[in-house]
Amino acid sequence: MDSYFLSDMHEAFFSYIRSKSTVPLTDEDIDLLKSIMVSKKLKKRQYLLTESEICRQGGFIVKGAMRQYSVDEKGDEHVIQLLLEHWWVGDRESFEKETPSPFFIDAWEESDLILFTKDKFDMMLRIPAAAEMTSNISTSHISALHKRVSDTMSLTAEERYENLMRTHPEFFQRFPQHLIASYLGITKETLSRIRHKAIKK
Amino acid sequence: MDSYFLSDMHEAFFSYIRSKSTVPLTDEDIDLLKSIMVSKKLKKRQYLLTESEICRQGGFIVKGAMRQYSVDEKGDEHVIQLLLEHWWVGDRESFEKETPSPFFIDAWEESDLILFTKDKFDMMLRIPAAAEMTSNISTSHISALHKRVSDTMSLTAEERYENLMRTHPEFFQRFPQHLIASYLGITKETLSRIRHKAIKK
DNA sequence: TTTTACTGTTGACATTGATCAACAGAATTT
DNA sequence: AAATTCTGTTGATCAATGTCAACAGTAAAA
Repeated sequence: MDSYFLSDMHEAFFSYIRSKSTVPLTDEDIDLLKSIMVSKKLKKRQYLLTESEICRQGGFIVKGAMRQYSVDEKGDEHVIQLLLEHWWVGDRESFEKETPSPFFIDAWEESDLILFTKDKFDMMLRIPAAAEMTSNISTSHISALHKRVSDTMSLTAEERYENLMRTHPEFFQRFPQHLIASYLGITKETLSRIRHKAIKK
Repeated sequence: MDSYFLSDMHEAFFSYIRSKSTVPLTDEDIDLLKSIMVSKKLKKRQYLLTESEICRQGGFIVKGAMRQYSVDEKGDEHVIQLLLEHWWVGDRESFEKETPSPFFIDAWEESDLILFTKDKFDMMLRIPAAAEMTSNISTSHISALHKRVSDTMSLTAEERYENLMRTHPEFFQRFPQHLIASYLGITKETLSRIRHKAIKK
């Protein structure tokens, strides 16, 4: 399917909330959500956020593939996150504190998003199911980051590659190797060699 | 000061909450807090949490120094976090989801803590100032972890050392070098050599 | 259609940081 | 006081990964 109808996008988001909380969504909740949800389509390479900008919009990816990266003083890009459908996208610190972000976020494939400004997001948090979802997401996010920190420090490039193949094989279908290499913290040449070795096995 | 009186510990925690939120603490809030706060002193090397255990207590460090680490299959320890006074300690995922933790957490110096069980913590969250504090802490924690991931991947050991010297010089007073090395994701020998070079400069 | 950008591969070589081993002073335990 | 553990240092060597360069196929743009 190439693109979503608005109603499908809404429905996708509602089921996501339901899947991430134990509290049901009431009809009033759904009405409130419908009134504050804004959908947006990003073309390939279109930016959701650029460095030094304040992240005014945070959102949910209904469909598509995106990346979040930073650029260091030497001009090298470092991929912080690769994002697919049903992930949240945005720089949370910049969004909440309204401070300039150090990140770029752009669409790698054409993407359908549901976006919230901070005001709208805060309105959403009054819905118990959404509040529970948000807290659960923070918890998982923090523990995923802890795991990533400890993996990056204690595993070899090859072990990290094998981890990623196990946990996110879909990345290899959706993103080119040089982005995945950067996400893994290695060069594209090293990733190419690791894959070569892995195929032989 | 070697140890805190209960009232000092309470006061330290109240000022912390005030510093992390815009909503004031009412007298009723303070009464509620006093009724649910439990203080505990840990001796050096005493564990707050061990691997495969569920983290039943999360807490605030009033005074002391602690570390959180994991042990891999080879038996090597990997320091995930070094913690000093006014930090939160605990494995958030294990605490919230009541699942076994992969981490050990112990006191490196004798430490005074204020601890909450999950029930008590949820009661505390009904206080608006505490809820705001918690959300702010999550946000900062996530962005600090993002930064650590990207630093670990893109900086050399020496640059990471210099970063740490800039951001947490106190670690070098409170923890031995082999723990700091592990926290930086390098061996103690490499850290020793980096410091040697740095002194010459 | 031609040209240019993007993606992935391979080789040669350089560098970073790990590993292993020995050692020494300080702190802690017996 | 003696023994043991903890902490930090240094040297020699090695393995993992980065860097630089060349190349090729494919996709995208002109």
